[in-house]
Amino acid sequence: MAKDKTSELIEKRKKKANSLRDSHIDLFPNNFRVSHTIMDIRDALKKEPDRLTEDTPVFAVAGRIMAINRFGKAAFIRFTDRTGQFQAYVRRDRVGDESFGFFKLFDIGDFVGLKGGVFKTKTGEWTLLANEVRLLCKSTMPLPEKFHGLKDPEKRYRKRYIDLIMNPGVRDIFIKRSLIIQTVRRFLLERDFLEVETPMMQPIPGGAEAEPFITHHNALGIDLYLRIAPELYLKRLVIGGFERVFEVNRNFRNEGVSTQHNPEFTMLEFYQAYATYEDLMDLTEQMLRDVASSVTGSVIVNYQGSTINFDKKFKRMTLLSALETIGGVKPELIKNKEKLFEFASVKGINITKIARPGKVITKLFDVLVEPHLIQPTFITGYPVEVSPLSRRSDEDPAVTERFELFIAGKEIANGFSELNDPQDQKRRFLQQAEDRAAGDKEAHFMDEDYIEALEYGMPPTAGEGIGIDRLVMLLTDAASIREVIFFPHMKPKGSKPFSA
RNA sequence: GGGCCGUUAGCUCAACCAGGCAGAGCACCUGACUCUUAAUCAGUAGGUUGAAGGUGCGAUUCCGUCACGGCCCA
Repeated sequence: MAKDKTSELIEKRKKKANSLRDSHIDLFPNNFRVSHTIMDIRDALKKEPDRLTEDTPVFAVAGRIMAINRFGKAAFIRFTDRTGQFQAYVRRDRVGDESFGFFKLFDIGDFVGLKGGVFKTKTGEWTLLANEVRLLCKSTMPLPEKFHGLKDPEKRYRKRYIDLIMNPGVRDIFIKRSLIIQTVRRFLLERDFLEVETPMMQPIPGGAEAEPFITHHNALGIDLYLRIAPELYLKRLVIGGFERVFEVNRNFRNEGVSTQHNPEFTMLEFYQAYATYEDLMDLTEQMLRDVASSVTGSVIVNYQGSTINFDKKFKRMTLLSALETIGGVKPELIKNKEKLFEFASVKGINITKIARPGKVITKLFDVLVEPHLIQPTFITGYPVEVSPLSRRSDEDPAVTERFELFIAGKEIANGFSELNDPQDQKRRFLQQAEDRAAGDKEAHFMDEDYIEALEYGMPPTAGEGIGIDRLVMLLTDAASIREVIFFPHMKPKGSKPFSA
């Protein structure tokens, strides 16, 4: 909405701020010492309510005013700090005439410092009886309505701070997000994994099939890519002797946005030497069980109307058997390339010239099976063509020792025994390079330096990536990834986008 | 990229189908009020209806275009 004049509401709030300033009230002081949080007061009320009176002990507490009920010479205010919400009673005969006069100019949204004891109101609510009320920060922008809050999704995402002020549920989601990452970190640290950081800017973007963002380094005079995955660097660390490493950090993929995709997203990747993909499936089960119970208090989680059970042993099945039993695709069809491609076309899959059977089979799986995998399910037996970094199966060299984990119809994790044969790795990269030359923008780049690293020898290793945003969605019952990312990317609105 | 829906006061929403002075609640402002909690009572004020066009005597309403967003599909 283009508007050149400030609304009357804002003007009035600014006037109040000016009139306080004219009375020599500091609008932005920083000398109020907080002695207690709201939670501290509540704890004290729980533990020793008999010892608390309206005179002693005195709590010095601060927060943002969320509601004011004024009664002429007294007022109730509701205020919040990081630990919760509490009520204070401000009486003129208690705080003094001058202070009460200034208090009349306080608005919803202002920060206040309060000092006083506690008492119980007629309706039985514990309330802080203020001896002192001080302005800690004047707010000139009006907050949304207290009852309905802020609902407009566009404004919620663009101005997340208002969303956080008004909608406590949003705050809870992000607290849970933090707890999930902490729990994952603790889980891995307990198992002797080392947390590391590897380049976000890479000369060759590797480790995934995705289109990268490109940037330029002036001093080095080279283009760099924002990483699409940390994989090849983490494996270089395994080669260097760090047998167990993990990284929780951002990946960037230059793709569309949707309820399931944000151009930057958070991925956990971890690598364990002398382990197999089967070991990692076991580890993943334990990790998710641990995270689910730490964060939600239960191993049974409700997600968008489904009940997800993290307690039972996760199902395991191969890609082909899932296609047959869940997708209803007959094994004969998969063996016949022509019929397979025809069938895939009918199912709406875009068969390009470069399509390889393994790719088509995987796409068919995405369409026919993935949405039906509600309970945690490991799918194994991925074709070698779609798994250029995975070790081949000893039984069948056409498939790899790889799994993906699906929960609630979403891909949550992808792990495999790592390919550590440099010659085979080189052949796989060459095949990818062919696909890239044929127009597949998502095919892997050749990375000679990585091949050389493998030639020094990487111990047998298994590695895995877990999409943290999707895991957070699952555990917070969020339908859109935008609900679990503080500042999801959107097109700029109003002013013209910045350009250098 | 395609389909459907949305954009009206600071916020949440009406009015649009079937064109005729753009309304309400909360918030704000004035007054009353020292136990409220979506406080109450009385009064006042607040609008370039996302943008620029078209049709009409008249457009928030009908038409096409654009911008941004939501959901679904690719």
